[in-house]
Amino acid sequence: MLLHRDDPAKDPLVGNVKVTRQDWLNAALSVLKSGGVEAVKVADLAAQMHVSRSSFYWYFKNRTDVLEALLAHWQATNTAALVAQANAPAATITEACCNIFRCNIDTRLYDQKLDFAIRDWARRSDTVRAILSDSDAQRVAALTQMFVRHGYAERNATARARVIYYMQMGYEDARLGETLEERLRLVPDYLLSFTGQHAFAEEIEAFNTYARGI
Amino acid sequence: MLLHRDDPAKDPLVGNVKVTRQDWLNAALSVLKSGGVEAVKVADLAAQMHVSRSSFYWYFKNRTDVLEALLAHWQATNTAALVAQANAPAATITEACCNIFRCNIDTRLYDQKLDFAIRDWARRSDTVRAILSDSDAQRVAALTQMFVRHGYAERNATARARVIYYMQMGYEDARLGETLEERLRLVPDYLLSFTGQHAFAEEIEAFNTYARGI
DNA sequence: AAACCTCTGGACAGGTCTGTCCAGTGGCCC
DNA sequence: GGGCCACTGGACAGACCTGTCCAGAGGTTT
Repeated sequence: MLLHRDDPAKDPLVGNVKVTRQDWLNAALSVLKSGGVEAVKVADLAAQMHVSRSSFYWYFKNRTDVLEALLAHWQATNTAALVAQANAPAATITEACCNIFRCNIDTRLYDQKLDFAIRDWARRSDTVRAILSDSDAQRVAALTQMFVRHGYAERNATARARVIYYMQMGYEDARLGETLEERLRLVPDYLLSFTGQHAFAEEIEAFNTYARGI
Repeated sequence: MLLHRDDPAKDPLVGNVKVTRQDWLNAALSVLKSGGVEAVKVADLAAQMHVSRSSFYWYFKNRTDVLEALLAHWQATNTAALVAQANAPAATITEACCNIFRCNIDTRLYDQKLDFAIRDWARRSDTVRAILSDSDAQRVAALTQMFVRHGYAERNATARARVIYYMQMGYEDARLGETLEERLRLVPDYLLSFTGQHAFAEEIEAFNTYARGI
């Protein structure tokens, strides 16, 4: 966690200022991702940044306030990213699925850890659950359309969209701790299951190259 | 939550006894399933049973003690149940998968809610995570063998075992709120994706009958 | 009926976290 | 250079939870 005051690229802070609102947001986001909502504690964030809790209450109304900001941040980024990958041009359905897989291995494209933190939060909050269900529906709809574009019947496309989406979800949740190569080895088999088609060797190769290049 | 003292089928309690150790376990289990580990609070359980917290500390060393008992209960039941379904006799791979599906719709067979609660707990405890990973591995191994028995190559069987296992996991986690009929409608498509084979109409019919009979 | 044994109630101390209050602190502006 | 303004430190009250202590409340045993 690089604070504003420690970042030479940023404007120096003036007056008695030690941390910015953005510093609090970054710290809270980081804790949310690593330890879940319950772990986002004003006292802990303050200690981590070596600043008193008063500073927090200057920038935010209360703890709920910062959590809402994090939720808004998630809403504005992750679903859009996944939908973009689903809509990316692809010659075959297997290539299209590889575009989706990119989200699962490339943190620049899609913040998987944040997604899990939100999902975790949704288990204890009905309002968050409602927002998440909404996002899930949008994502599955985009995936369904992806299969439809490649000639799958509507009902079958729905089933396949769910299989690919929910499988990746459960898979990440299990934290298998595989190496990248172990994971890549099974990609052709996953593709066969998800699409019912064998992928072209070039598609697999292209995906492997992309994956190894991160 | 039926307490021992309120259950006419059970022996009446003697002396100054109001609740049993089992009552505390049941109450804790129920809260664990509905609200997660963090929600298992001695004070709340006591209030719910209209008894003081001292009773709890008579039966248990401390809060950790009861949580360990719940974890042991889960270990002794759920994995065995899923493995049994994976090993159940089946003429075809699609029928075998239907046997697995039974776990997801029949609470008598397999306590899905408890499984999720444990999974949730594992996100905040490394020791629980280790135990869960171990169980997951056993389950996926049983599913892999199920595919191998029906003629799938080892590597492909592994991929398919993971797809069916993790997909069901993510699916339940999303809490779609579908009706049983909506869910059953997609079963043939899920089976096709999971196995690469079309299921026989009789198999689907048999599964539907079972599902509607719960 | 007295001693005993199992379990319970209520009081207490201690830890953790939240949110509020207010006196400062240090740069900026008139 | 005096007032202003944005932000911070430290103290405080209060909510909530855990675990301990001990006097008792009922039955059971002798």
